[in-house]
Amino acid sequence: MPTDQAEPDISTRSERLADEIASSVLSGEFRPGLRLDETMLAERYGVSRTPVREALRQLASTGLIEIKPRRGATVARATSSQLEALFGAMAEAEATCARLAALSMTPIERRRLQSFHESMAEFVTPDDPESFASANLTFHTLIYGGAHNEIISDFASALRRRLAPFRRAQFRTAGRLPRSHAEHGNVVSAIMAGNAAQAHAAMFDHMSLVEDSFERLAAAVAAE
Amino acid sequence: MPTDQAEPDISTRSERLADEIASSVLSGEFRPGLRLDETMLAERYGVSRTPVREALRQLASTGLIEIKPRRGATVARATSSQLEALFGAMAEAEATCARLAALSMTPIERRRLQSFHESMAEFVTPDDPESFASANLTFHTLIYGGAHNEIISDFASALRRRLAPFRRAQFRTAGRLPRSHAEHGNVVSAIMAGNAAQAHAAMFDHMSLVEDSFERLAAAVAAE
DNA sequence: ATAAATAATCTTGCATACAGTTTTGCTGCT
DNA sequence: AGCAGCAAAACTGTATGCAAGATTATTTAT
Repeated sequence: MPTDQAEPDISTRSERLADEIASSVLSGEFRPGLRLDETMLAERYGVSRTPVREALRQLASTGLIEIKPRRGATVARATSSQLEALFGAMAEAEATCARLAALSMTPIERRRLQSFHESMAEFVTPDDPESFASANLTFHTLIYGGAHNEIISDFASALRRRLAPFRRAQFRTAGRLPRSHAEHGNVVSAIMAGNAAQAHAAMFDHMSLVEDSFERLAAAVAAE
Repeated sequence: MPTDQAEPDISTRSERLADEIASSVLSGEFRPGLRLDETMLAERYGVSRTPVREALRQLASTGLIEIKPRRGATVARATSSQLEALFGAMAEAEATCARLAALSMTPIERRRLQSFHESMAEFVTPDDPESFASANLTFHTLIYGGAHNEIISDFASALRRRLAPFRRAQFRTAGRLPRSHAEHGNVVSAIMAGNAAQAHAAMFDHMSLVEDSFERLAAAVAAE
């Protein structure tokens, strides 16, 4: 099991706060559009407003929240056209990572990717969306690493994270797991073969599926 | 009475500070590696440390400076492998923008791009690197816009900006302008023809030239 | 004299205080 | 009732103060 690479340093309160607030947003506790009052957050987490402000600024830079001058912070509420751009960007970034991975993964990385992909089969047959979703993140993270370009993989990773709130029920769609796993297989084959163009295309297709399945959910979300 | 300005709001001190500090970094006044002391900056700009801290956090999120907990901020000093990743990422992002532009530019946008490209010829024959560099930014910005995806184009734009300090003398290289203009021409042709793959490839080639010309400079910089 | 240990200084991280806007709630008028 | 205008409350932006970690200078031991 690939371990999470230890984050640099989360020694300061503002960094821990940023983590906690981000979790609350990603978990859905802080819904899009919610006003994030500095004083309220400060009381809630038992600190002063200063580290709260710094945490909010950092989160704003990731796009997870929005800050307007003198008007405070709110959880980012994406319009459908913004979501379209975000999903499009994620597809491009992921596809680019896959292409780079096909070109520059080491033999060891390739082997690990393939065996991890194969191990994911066990979450498909006895339908286990939770475990699959977790493993799915690892799968994509392996490809990020294989791209050997931290700038691009960070971008892709940030987009995946930012879109997480809009993808929650994604793997529960009927028949989703087998199809997703099969598409992963296409990506893996292309990467193993070192076929850059094919890896790009396969990943792009895969991400299009994600976008499609989001769009089906969009109506339900909009109806809230 | 507050006026209704359409301009982006830079009403707070921290935002103005971020702008000013960024300018100082991009202009080369604040060299890579320089320690950015909060108290010093506060005195220099006649404000307290609080807005300085917020400005620094914002700049850190763009990668222009680095902040280590309890250790302060420094102007980002990229290692050669980081620069390689940055240039690689910029090439990918620009190429992706070009591909998207080939697919989704409106006829008006295409016409404007072509005519602007043609107008750049006047800076090539009487060798005028300053004007060409300025027009070059506009040229690429037109393509960013044509991609019709603000997430990706912002990413490309941010990378271009972040790499600016390392590209200063770029257009002074002998014979650089004609070649650059010719490569722009390839990109424009592909976009006008709506040929996505070719637009991608042409832009990627063009950006490789940029990287090569940087690498020739790298040795000189390293020898300092 | 050099290196380790310790003290002094500097700088950041956080808390608190204050000022200026924005928002909210009221009052009186049409 | 509804709305304009004004007053109060709330919140953000900024300044300042203080404590802890980091850095530098100094002292001490070998």
